[in-house]
Amino acid sequence: MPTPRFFADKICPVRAKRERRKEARPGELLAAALDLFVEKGFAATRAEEVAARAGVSKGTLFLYFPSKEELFKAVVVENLGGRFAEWNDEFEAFEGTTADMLRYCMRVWWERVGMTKASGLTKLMMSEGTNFPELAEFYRKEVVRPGHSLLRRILQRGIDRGEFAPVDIDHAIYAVVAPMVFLMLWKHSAMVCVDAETSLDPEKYLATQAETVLYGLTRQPGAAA
Amino acid sequence: MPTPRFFADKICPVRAKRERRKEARPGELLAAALDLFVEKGFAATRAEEVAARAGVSKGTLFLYFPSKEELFKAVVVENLGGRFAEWNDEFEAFEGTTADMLRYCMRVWWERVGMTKASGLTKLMMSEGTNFPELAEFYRKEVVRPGHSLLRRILQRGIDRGEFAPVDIDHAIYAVVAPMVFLMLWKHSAMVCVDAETSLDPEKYLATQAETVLYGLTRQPGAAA
Amino acid sequence: MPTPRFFADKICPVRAKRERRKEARPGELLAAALDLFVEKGFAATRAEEVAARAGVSKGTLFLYFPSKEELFKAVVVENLGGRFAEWNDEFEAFEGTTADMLRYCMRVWWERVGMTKASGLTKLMMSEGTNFPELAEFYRKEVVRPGHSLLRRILQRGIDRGEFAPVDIDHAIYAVVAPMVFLMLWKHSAMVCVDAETSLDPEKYLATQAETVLYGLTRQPGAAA
Amino acid sequence: MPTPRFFADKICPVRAKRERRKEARPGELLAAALDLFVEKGFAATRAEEVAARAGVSKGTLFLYFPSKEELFKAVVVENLGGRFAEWNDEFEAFEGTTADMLRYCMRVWWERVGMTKASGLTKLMMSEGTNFPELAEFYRKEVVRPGHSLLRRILQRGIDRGEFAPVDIDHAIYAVVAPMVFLMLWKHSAMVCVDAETSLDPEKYLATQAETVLYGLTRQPGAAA
DNA sequence: AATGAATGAGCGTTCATTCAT
DNA sequence: TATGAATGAACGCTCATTCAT
Repeated sequence: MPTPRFFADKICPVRAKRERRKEARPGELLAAALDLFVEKGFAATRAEEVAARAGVSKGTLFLYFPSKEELFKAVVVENLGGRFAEWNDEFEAFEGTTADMLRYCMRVWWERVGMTKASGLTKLMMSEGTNFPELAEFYRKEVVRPGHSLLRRILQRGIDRGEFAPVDIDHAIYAVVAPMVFLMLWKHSAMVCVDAETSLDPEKYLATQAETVLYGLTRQPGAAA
Repeated sequence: MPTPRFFADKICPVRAKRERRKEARPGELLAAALDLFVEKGFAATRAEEVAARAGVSKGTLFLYFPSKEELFKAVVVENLGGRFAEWNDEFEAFEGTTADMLRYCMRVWWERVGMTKASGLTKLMMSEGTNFPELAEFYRKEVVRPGHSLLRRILQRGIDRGEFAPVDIDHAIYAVVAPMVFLMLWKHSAMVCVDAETSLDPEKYLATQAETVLYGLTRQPGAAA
Repeated sequence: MPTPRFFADKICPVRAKRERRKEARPGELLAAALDLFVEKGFAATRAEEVAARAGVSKGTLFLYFPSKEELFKAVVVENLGGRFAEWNDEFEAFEGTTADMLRYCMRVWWERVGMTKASGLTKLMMSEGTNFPELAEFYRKEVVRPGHSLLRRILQRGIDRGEFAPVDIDHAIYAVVAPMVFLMLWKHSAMVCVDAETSLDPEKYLATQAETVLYGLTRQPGAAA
Repeated sequence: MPTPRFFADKICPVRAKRERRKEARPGELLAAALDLFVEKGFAATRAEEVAARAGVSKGTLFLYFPSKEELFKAVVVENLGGRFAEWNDEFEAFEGTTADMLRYCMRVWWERVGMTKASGLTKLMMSEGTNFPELAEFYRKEVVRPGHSLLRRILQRGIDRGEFAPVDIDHAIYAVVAPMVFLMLWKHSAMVCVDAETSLDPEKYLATQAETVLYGLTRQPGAAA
């Protein structure tokens, strides 16, 4: 029996192609922009090149994003800023020890951000942030502060439960963030070390750093004396 | 025995004065360029601004350096590449243990490079290297390879003397370089961590990393089992 | 005898509704275009904005008018050029003195054109005519020449009837037109005089100017001596 | 006897040409800009065309004026705004009757502004002022307000001396300004009247209007009843 | 008939580099 | 040697117009 799909198959592909295109455009542009921003940096990426890589003309890019800066912000939200809601939920739902939570946190960060192109955005902000203050502020608001906030809540949970010593939380945040930042920079710097890839096992490195941090967090500050 | 310098000092005082001034110009330009390159990056630094900071006109800059790229290369040679001769000599003259040599090496690197503006050049190359392949290659030739070469000779000395285990030298080089690179990136990235300065004691960090590396180098590979 | 309209009204109510809507579209577009052209000028008015104000999409605008220039021409015909037929008929039907005809002419011009948005079109042509020669020529053909022609016939009637002295008609036309043009410019120029509106009573001004012109027309040229 | 000029003639022309050029550039650019702004309006005048008419390249224009808007402002100051100081001085120095002062004022205005290209700037502001609010405000501050201010002082002098009736000065200002504005618009509008030039004698028109205004100013307001 | 996504020529502005002085 | 006026290629962004649906 002929299903409606049979008929639809005849007509829809045409429309479907168009409509899918329309809805896919922003995504394609964001993907192309992510690629190029990570590859060349913000200033050196030309709007026309982003459009070309997404398979559209220069004008089309500005149909979806009013300026290159807004395009960049959208890339940041798409790949980093917009995902904290989900990550915060994971935090709320986590039921294990806080040490495990921190290990899990650093591991999935690597899988979802660190090893992906998205990590290039952080390196980009470190390189060009001073040249584009508005982007820097946006990045701080959308990524840095939520990230610090999440870590702060994790650490606070550990302290509240008596799992961690009552350390200086701000300082501890840096201890956690530092290896992540280092990995992002390392990964995107094929300059100093020709085979940066092979010379460092990121997951092992991260695991080691996690244990180091946890060692410092769990040790009773008074007990050392 | 009269050196050629004695003779030159006598008959060309006028010329000497002139040449000193003439020779001072490039130095002022190089200093201004270093400042600005480190502050804003290569692409974002305008030639005119370099000239202005050096107190000369835009044309004068191009009188001494035929292009912005050549200016950058000169900055690299002045601050990094040109100093390996001296560092190599220090290596040859060093008489202590190789472990001390490595400790010394990392410490003075921090004093002479890491904590100075020159470290910004490395971060710059990591950020913009892909956009300026010729500069990247130059940097590799003038800085990366000599640096690796020096470390390689140090490590080889340790192995040859039986102080170090016969490790994979390339891998060991990265183990030494990594913390240095990390410090340079950290220092020049005011983005993720608002107070990068206060959250990490570079010298302590470096000393710790040195001991970690040395621990791996001195441990008998077979003895671990 | 049944007219075609009778037939059409009966069997095509659906079509009629459709056609009325279809026929209403250009009118809405013309109204929106008039508003915006008068407000911002020809070049500064964006096609998309006209469409948006008429409640249709950009594409629809170009369905009815093949270009922005043609749209403008249609606006000119709708508001100025297409009305001369009626005005000429009024002239033919007028039965009073030619002086009264001229007074009437200037008064109703103010009511029907001068005080309406349509007067902005004249100001627009004065401002942008040199940038759009084809529009300028069109405006001359559709508005200026018919207007001058009508005035010429009025003046000729006065002379033929012995009501006016046999003046130089071209010169007299300018005498009549000048105050009208002045009022249009004045009305649409909020720049020099902040309260252009309140500082001049257009109808009184026009009446005065009419009398001045008529005084010149009726006075026997020889009698002045 | 050979004068120094003989020698100078050999060397200076080269330098002179250069230096004269440098100093002449802004003037040449302002002249070209005035021409084109008056001819085509602000928006329709392309920066490159201004440069070309001044005999320089596009980049050179921006060496002297940081933006097209600033170029326009400079044109306004050069041709209108910057001359009020001199005009104010003439007012202070004038020793005749205030009626003569007003007549003189309108006459020299025509010679120095009205009949020159500068009058096109006023027409331009009337046409495009709403599209460029910052330019409009600048023009108001630099031209409209000083102009009104000067007229206000003239009228006040007449009233203070008992030459004029104590009229509403704001209203009187418009009565004086209106014919000037009209002439500027008329002059730059070759649209409605093909031969605007020949159809109106500006000086005679202005003189007539001056007398009309003066008639209103000198008539005792109470005496009319 | 109506849509609106897509195009691409065009403009304002920047900046490394040149060269006459 | 030193200057700085001049250049022109390049980029971000706009908008009238087209066309597949």
